[in-house]
Amino acid sequence: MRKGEQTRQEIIRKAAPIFNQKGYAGAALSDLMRATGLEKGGIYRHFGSKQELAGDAFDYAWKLAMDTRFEGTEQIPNTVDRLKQIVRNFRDRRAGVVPGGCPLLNTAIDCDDGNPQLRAKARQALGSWLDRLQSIAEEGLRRGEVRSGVDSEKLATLIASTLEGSHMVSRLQRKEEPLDLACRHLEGYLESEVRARKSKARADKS
Amino acid sequence: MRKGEQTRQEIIRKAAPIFNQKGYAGAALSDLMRATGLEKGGIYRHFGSKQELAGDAFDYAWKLAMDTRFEGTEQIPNTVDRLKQIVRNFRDRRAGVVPGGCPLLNTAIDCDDGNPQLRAKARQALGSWLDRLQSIAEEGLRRGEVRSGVDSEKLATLIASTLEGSHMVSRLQRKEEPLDLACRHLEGYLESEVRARKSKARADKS
DNA sequence: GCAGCCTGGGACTGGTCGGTCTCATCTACT
DNA sequence: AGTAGATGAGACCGACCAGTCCCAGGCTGC
Repeated sequence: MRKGEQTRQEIIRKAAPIFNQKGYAGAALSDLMRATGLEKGGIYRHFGSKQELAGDAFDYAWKLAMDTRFEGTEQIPNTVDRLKQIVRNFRDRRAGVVPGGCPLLNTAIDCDDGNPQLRAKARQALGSWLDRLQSIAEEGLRRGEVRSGVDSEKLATLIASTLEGSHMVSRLQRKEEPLDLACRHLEGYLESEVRARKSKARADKS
Repeated sequence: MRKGEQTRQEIIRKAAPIFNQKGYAGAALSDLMRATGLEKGGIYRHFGSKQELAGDAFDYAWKLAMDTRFEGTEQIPNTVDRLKQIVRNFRDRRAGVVPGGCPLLNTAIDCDDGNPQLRAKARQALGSWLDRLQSIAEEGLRRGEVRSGVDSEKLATLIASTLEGSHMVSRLQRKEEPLDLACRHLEGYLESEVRARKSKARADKS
């Protein structure tokens, strides 16, 4: 049972970029055969259907993306600084991640009409990302690092939306500026509208 | 030559939602045949290839989207108010537009890897949108309605990116909040960071 | 080190793909 | 009204699609 599982993982690893770049319909079994170096039977030995493989490939790609986006942020003490680093990670740490851009964005658009299974996975992936951002914001609220009155759920949604949108624009234009611009915008927003005002807080108690 | 052109337009009209919802690879000729009520030969009489039809369908869908997004904004005198209305239009006026979400977003993601012709069209569509937003901002700068120092190109990119990203999130979650949230965020940004400060300007000359 | 299961090859299936071609019919101009 | 060109139907094409199956050979637990 060891060799089989090993091959299975290898297929997922090789298939993920294909699905991420070409989409579900666009990724043909022949593409996956070429990428994995296996014949059709070798692939279908480990997966019940193309759907199942696509699902596993998405999970793999998304896990990689999430790990990269949160890499090195856990130990940042201040929660607002942590959010800023997550935003910067989105922009800067794209090496090593599955090629083809954000798997969430790709899968969401690809499956929005039709393919409900894969769509559910994308939805759940977005949920997990938002939850993680939101819980950081909530920690900040509890600790007084985030201004009271900030809605953590809305903040998470705004960050994710802005990053994904500018990511699309950057990829279409094949230049970094739009994504960089969105990052700076979010950083500015986090500083001016989210971070608790220390000096002001004392002055305000009048 | 009249009847033919009429049929051609009808094919484009019926094909646009199919391509917008299913993507290029996902939209089969058989889908287009069902939607148009024509046989294969009837379709290929008017288009040299599926590519050509997809291109024309995208142009049609994008024109419709642009018209809707700028509808009723031309006559708004103040340029910042005009930009705010464009943002609101993106959120509110989605009836009558080609089903399946933003054609630019769909096509950009669908064609990002492979299909360079369609990708070029998406790129050009984004350009036309950004140009239109940018020229409004520039008009605002000339008229002193937009704060000097605002970069009109960056502003246009930020607006488009934020709207597209939140649009994706809204569609994936099937709820209006993310898009509405992004709109409010942009409106707030336009008011606080873009609109020229009238009263402050006088105070500042000290 | 052997037996038996796990693994992967590759031929094969029925169906669908995008695209072509011919021909009957319909349209529109004279 | 006649006719020539425009139009659309639908059979047909080879390629390719996702998926199945069986068998040979390699791996693993005994």
